[in-house]
Amino acid sequence: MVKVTLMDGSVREYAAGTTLFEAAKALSQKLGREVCVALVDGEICDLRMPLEKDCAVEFVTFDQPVGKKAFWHTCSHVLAQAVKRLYPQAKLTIGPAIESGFYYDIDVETPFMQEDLDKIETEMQRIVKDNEPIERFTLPRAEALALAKKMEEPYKVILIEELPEGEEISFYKQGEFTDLCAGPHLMSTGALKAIKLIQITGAYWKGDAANKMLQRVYGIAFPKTEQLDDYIKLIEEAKRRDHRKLGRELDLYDIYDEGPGFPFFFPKGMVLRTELETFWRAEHKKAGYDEIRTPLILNEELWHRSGHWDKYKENMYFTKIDDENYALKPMNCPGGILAYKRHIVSYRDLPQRVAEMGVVHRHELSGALHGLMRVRCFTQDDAHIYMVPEQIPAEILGVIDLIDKIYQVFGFKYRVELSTRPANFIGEIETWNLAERKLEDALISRKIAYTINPGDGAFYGPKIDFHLVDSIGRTWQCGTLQLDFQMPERFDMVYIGADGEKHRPVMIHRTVFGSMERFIGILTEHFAGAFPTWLSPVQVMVIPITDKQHDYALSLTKELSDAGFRAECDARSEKMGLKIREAQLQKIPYMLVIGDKEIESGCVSVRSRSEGDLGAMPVADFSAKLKKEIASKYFELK
RNA sequence: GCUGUUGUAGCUCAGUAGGCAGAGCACAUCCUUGGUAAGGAUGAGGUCGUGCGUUCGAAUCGCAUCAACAGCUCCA
Repeated sequence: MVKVTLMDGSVREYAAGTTLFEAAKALSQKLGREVCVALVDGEICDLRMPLEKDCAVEFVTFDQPVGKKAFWHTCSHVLAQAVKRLYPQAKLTIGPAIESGFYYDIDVETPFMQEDLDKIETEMQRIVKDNEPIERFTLPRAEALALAKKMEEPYKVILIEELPEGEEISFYKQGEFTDLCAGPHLMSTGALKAIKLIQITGAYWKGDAANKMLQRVYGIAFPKTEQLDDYIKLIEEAKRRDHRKLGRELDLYDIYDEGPGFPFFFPKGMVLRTELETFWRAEHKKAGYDEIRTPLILNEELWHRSGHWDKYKENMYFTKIDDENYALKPMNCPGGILAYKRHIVSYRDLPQRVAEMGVVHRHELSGALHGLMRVRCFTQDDAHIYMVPEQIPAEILGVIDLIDKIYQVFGFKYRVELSTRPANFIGEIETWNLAERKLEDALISRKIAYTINPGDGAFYGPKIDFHLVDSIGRTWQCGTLQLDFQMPERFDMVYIGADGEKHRPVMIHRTVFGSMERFIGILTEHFAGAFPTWLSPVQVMVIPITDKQHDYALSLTKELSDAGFRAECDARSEKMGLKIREAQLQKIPYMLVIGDKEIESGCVSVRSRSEGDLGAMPVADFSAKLKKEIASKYFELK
């Protein structure tokens, strides 16, 4: 007998060899939901695994991330099976479950069209209907290779060859279809009730642009059709939040054919930018930063010295002035370093925290451009911190804390990645290891959950990246913190120590917003255009009911503007209903309706975006309310 | 940059057996002065992304090019 401890702490006994599925079945009434896979002593297992020794078991349903993965991974196999039935010549590569849904990369002669997708989907539904049981079996490496060769799946052969020697290799089989796979999977294909193939795109084999481009079919699936309908609704809702759409509708910003990747900001968009900058300056002043500004164009020779010529030339724009070669800066650091070197610096002056709203130009690949999120000219809220080595830990923590504090003002959740030494690094490996350790120590001491992104550091140093999430779940790197021992070396930066000798400082490159453009894009989607009052381009719309109240409304608007609020008056000869509708669509926080009643009483009828109709109140009370609201979101941090 | 899709009025989109370019919103003028999400009438606005080609004739077919969208790659 085997003793099994369940999640609720209860212990049950089963005959050795009983499968997890049989155990789950016995418990199914208690669980009340269909089980996808199980966690046995923390390891994800198929339900077909037999119980062999005492263990702790947690049955996982589709509602849990692990359950979703197993469910969707089974979908990948069904997709592959359907493709092989319809296109026997197709060669399979890999097909994992992803954040939401699944895909399979397939090598086919002619790219799939929408009609192919429909056909594949129909075939998948047939496989689901047949409710094929899924079997797992393992083979020694040599036999696994022979099987893959027999199946004429060259990519699978490569995948098996890359697996470590000596281990048994697992396969999963459903009906006539067998695939190399580590699992876990569902017991059978029947549970995949609602499947939808979303789209078809190209993707490189092994993610390398030098390799062959494969066809990637994306799909999503749920145990119930209602869940699929909800998912589709969610995606449509998210598209309504797209910052490119809202940027036009709210008259904030746009990008035209005449300047791909070079955004225009209109007056209302500039209000956002300016407010963000004002906030940013206030926070940086408190955190002990000074601010500088360095040139957009600098001599090409500087970029040779910095290493950008060697490592970053492809992304740079060049120009010629009086027969001399110049470059538009893709980064702010070399300019900042020149500013550092204008004095002999004493250790007493360190750390120096020097911020710069730096406008940079980068020649991004045309296919990478994406609204404000990925552009070719952007303003980094950059800063460089120069310090003596002993100051590294405290300065890293200072930056992490500042970023956290600022993100919290907007209510952002974020993900943290530690990006390590890339292939094209400069400097010594030991220095890199030291820098990576310093960054990791800081994350650990702040108990911040992070993932490691190997090889993704800047060419001059490892970095901590802060990722924010857009409306459809894509994440964008915004804040970054890079620890750099290389640039100080290259630029022969020094400070004079207590011993009177020259020493090498260390530097941190960092941003909080990342870029004003990307941050504004994220912000637009995060708030769906309904920015908090302190950021709203128009905070108050004054709406006179008829032309008779225009003069009064205009003077009230001026009064509010003079008090420092962004107030506008809709003095068109339109019906009030229309003015309210439009103010609502523009997501303006407050509407003040002015009719004869209001003029007589000296009150305003207030309609709030978030609180609805607030009724009549004296103008002074409204001003006080607005002032308090703006202050609570922003100035409380001072 | 790669794969696929798309490009018609400021915006959202109709418009093929190739035969005189359409709608709604927005805009202008006039009427309407209305109490919490669209009052009415009239009008103006486009060489159909660009170029070349096929054709008696091209928004429509072909080629090239530019841009956008989705994904890959890359990145703040």
